[in-house]
Amino acid sequence: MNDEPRWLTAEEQLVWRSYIEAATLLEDHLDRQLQRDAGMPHVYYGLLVKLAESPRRRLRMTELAKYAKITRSRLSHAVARLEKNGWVRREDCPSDKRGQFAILTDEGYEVLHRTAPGHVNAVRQAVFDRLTPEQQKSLGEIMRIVAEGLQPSEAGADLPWLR
Amino acid sequence: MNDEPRWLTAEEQLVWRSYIEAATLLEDHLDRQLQRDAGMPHVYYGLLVKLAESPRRRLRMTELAKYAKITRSRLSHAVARLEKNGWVRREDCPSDKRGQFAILTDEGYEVLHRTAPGHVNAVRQAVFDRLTPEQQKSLGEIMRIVAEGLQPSEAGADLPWLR
DNA sequence: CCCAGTTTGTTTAACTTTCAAGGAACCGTC
DNA sequence: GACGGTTCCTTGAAAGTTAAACAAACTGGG
Repeated sequence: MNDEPRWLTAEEQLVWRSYIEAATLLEDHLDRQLQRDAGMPHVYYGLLVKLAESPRRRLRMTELAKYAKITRSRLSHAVARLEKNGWVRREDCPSDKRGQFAILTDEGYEVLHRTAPGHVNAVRQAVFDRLTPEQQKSLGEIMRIVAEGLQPSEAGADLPWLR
Repeated sequence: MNDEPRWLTAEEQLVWRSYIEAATLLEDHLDRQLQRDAGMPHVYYGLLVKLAESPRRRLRMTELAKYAKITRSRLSHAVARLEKNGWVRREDCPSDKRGQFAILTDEGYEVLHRTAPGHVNAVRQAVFDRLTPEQQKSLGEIMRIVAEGLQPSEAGADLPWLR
């Protein structure tokens, strides 16, 4: 046991600062882009995408929350809003009476269809067009590692002191 | 001119998904960690850090907003809250009567001093401890590029069609 | 069965962020 | 010296997020 904090080195600090800045600017940028062109924030857009990719364009609330990495509470509010927009509707789960499906409506699909090109373009412009293929690959690997480390996934993962 | 959307390739999609997931999970993780241990969200913590790093622990509001990559409006609310906590105080700028300094109080410095080790630790655990030195370097380069591309910085940068 | 414990999804209130608007001070020019 | 335009920062309302608490439905061991 060593309580002495291991501060970040100068290089690490620079890396971390770059990360925070880029992540902040990027999320802001995409939020504004989508708010303007699609009338919803980035997270909500992501929800529609997940639904569109799913069989029968539907997912159980908990599933959707898991895929989107958000809490069920947040999802509950979000779907309520999307429902009000007519882009998502709900349906009761027959096998589990607690359950709800969130279902992408045709109208929701339309919005996605209409706004996806602009969004992809924004992502390209901000990220992929600026990186070499090696950097893209590298970014993927790095973020995959970070994401895995933060998943409340595997058994025992939440009991790190046992490992 | 080509209106045909350039969709992301399968590989690019995977990279992008990893990025979104990691960024979401990471921000959530740090927000919770700081909310729990320091009683404020990550962005607010970042503001205190910027102030602590500044000469005389003070910055003009606009400067602080620029460094933290947030809008002045957002900063205005944030500082109001931090002020209420006694961690920041304001002072009028003598040379420009519109101006305000945000100043880190001793109490604010104390909070930072007390909570920084835990935060650094969280960052290490989530990011640096999982990456090789090469990956860390790579991440820094990549994020620096992305951040630069999104800065509302250079002249003409907001008129890309002229370049 | 039954009951304790879990899972599902929602709700409320507190908080944070965004958007649009605005007041006040500055700056340059006529 | 006053006018138009800009910059600095704040404000209030609307939208989004979080945390905690909750009801309802499921689950499994006794």
